[in-house]
Amino acid sequence: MATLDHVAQHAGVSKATASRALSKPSLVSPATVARVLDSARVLGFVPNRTAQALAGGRTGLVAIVVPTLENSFFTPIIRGAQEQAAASGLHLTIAVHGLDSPADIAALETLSRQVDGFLIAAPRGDDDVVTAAATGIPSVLIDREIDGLPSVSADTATAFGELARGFIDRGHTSIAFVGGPDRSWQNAQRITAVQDATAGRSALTVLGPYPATVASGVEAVEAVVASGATAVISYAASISLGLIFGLNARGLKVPGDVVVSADDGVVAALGLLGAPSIEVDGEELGRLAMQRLLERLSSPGEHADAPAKLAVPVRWSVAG
Amino acid sequence: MATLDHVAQHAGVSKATASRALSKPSLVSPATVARVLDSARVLGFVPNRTAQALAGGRTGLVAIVVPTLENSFFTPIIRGAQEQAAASGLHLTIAVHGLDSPADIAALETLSRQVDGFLIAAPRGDDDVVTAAATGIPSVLIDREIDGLPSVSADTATAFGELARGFIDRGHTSIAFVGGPDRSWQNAQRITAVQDATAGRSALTVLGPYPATVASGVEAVEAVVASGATAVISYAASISLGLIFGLNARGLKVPGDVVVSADDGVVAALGLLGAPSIEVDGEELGRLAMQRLLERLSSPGEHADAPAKLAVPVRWSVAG
DNA sequence: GGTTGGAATGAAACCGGTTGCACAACCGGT
DNA sequence: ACCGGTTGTGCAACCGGTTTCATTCCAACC
Repeated sequence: MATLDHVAQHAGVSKATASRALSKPSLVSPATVARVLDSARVLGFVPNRTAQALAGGRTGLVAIVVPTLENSFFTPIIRGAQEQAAASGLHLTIAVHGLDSPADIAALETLSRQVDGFLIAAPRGDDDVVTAAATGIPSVLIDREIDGLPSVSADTATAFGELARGFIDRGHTSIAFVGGPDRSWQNAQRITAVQDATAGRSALTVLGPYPATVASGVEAVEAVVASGATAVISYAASISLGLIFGLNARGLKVPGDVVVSADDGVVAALGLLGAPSIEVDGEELGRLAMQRLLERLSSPGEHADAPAKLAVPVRWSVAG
Repeated sequence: MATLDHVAQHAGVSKATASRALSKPSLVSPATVARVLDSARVLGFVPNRTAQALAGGRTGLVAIVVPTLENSFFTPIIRGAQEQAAASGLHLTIAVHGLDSPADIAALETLSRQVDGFLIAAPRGDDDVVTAAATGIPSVLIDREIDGLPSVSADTATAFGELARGFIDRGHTSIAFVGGPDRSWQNAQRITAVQDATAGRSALTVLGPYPATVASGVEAVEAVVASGATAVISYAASISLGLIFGLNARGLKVPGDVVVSADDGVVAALGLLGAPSIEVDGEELGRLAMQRLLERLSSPGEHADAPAKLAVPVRWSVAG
C-alpha cells in the first residue's frame, strides 16, 4: 500500500511538499504539483483517512441519532444525510435512541468524542437534556426546535391545520386525531395545529399516544370507531396504514370515513387511492440538515450568529 | 480533553503502562491496573479512536451495503448489525447501492480502504463482481449465497413453498406470484420454490419484476386480476400492502382472494387480520451476519476453512 | 548593488495511541 | 549463594499524514 512517503520519494520531493501538493496545491510550484500528482497516480496512492484524521483533529465521521428505525419516516432522512455526507467525503454512522434515558445520554457523550458532529432527529428528551448533548459538538436538530440550537424541521403543522380545515369544509363535524409518541415535538405541533383548526367548528377527539407503527394503527381502530369520528387524521403514515386495514376489516369503507396519512413515501400509494395526504420529503430534510452541519464544521467561527430554525414546507393535498 | 498521557501522569506510570492497563490488563499488576482505571475515570478519559486506529491498523468502522433503504426489509437488519457492532465498540456506516454498476464498484473499492469489513446485503451484481468486491477485505453476505463467501440468509424458500402448498390444499388452482427485483437472489429462490410447489398441481403466473414498494403493489393489481388467480403470493410485505389497497379499491375483498406477505414487521399487523404470512427476523439476520464478520476480524488466520453459508429459518403461518 | 519580501521547499515536531525491546525486581530450585 | 525464568514497567519507535518554522533562492525596489 503506497504511502505519502513513497509518493514523495518517487517524485523526488519531501513528504511535506508531497502533502501540500495534494492538499494545498497553491503553495507548491505547478511543476512540482504535476510531478507529485503523477507519482501518486502511478503508485495508486490513496491517502490514509485515519492518519489524516489524527493529524487534522477530525474523524471524518458524523453521526445521526434517530429514536427508532421502525418508523419508516426516518429512512429517507438517513439516506439524504448519507448522500450529502458522502459528497463531502464523510462517513455517516447511526445511533438509535431517543435521548431520553440516562443510558442514552451517556452513550451520546461517548459518541461525541468519536465523531465530528451530530444530526439529532426527533429527540424525545427534555430541552435541557438535548441542549446539553448538543453542546460541545456541532449539532443540528431535525424535526425538533429548541432555542439556541440550529434545526431543520418539516413544517407539518401548517399542513395538518389545512387538512383539518378541509375536512370541516367538507362537512365533517367530528374528527379524530390519532397521536404519536408522547414526547414527540412534531406530535405536539400537529395536535396544536389540529386543535386550532377545529376550535369552535368541529368536535375533536385526540387519541394516543401510539407508536408510529402499522400495528398500532390497527390497534387504534377501536378507539376511533368509539369516538364516532367521520374523519381521522393520524400522526404517521404507518398508523394510517394500520387504520385503513383495521377499518376495512370491520367492513367500513375507507374513502368514506376519511383517513389521512402523513410523512412517508407510502403516501404516494395512498394518493393513488384518492386519500388526502401530506407528503414530507424526508430525503430533502436529511440533506438540508447535513448541509447545515457541514457548514458549521467548515467554519467553526460562526457559532455566534443566532442558529437558524429552518422550516421546510411540505406538500399536502386535501382532495384525491 | 484528557489523553493517555494525562492519565499516565495522574496515575504515576508511563504512557505504555497506562495503555496496557486499559487494553491488556493481564500484562500489568492488578494494583497498577486499578490505579490507572481510577485515574481514567477521574479524568473522564475516552480513548481517541483515531489514534487507536492509526496505531492498530484498524479503523473501528464497518460498513453495511444495502441496495435500497426504501424497502423496510433492510431496516431491522441494519439495526441488528448496528447493535452487534456497538457491543464490540465498532461504528457502523451505511452505503446504499446494489453493487451492480461500475460507479458502485468504484465506490466500494474506495470504501474498502476506509473500513475494517463489509456486510453486503442482497447485492444485485453478478457473482464474480460481488466476489471481487468482497476479496481483500473481510466480508459477509446477507440474503445472497455465493460459493467461497460466508453468508447469512433467511431461508424463505422453504416457507414460500409451504405457503403455495397450503393454498393448493385449500383448493386454489390458480396462483400468482408478484416478483421482486430481477437480479435479487432471494427473488429467484422464492420463484423456484413456488414453481416447485405448484408444478403439476396448480396454474402459476409469475409477474414482475417489481421494486419492493407499496406503490408497485398497487400497480401490480391489474396484472394480478388479469391473471385470474385466486391466491397471490408477493415478494415483499410492501408489495402486499399495495396489493391489498388496490384490490380493496377495486371492490375485491382480501381475505377471499388471498394475499400473502413476507419479510416485515408489518406482517404482525397483517397477522392480526388473518392473512397468511411469512415473518423474517431481520434484526437477527443482521446480528448474526455482524457476529460472523466480527469473528473474521478478530481471528484473521481462519480464512482457510470453507466459509459457512448460514440459512436462518423463518416463521410462517398459512392459516390466520 | 544591497536590501527586502515573497515563493518554494525541507527538517522535524506533532496528533494520541500501540508495541517491541531492554531492564530491573523477584520467584523457586539446587 | 547462584541462576534461569517470570513479571512488571519504561523508553522510544512507529502508524501516516499535517503543519510550523527555518532556509534558500530570486525578483523587485531604492
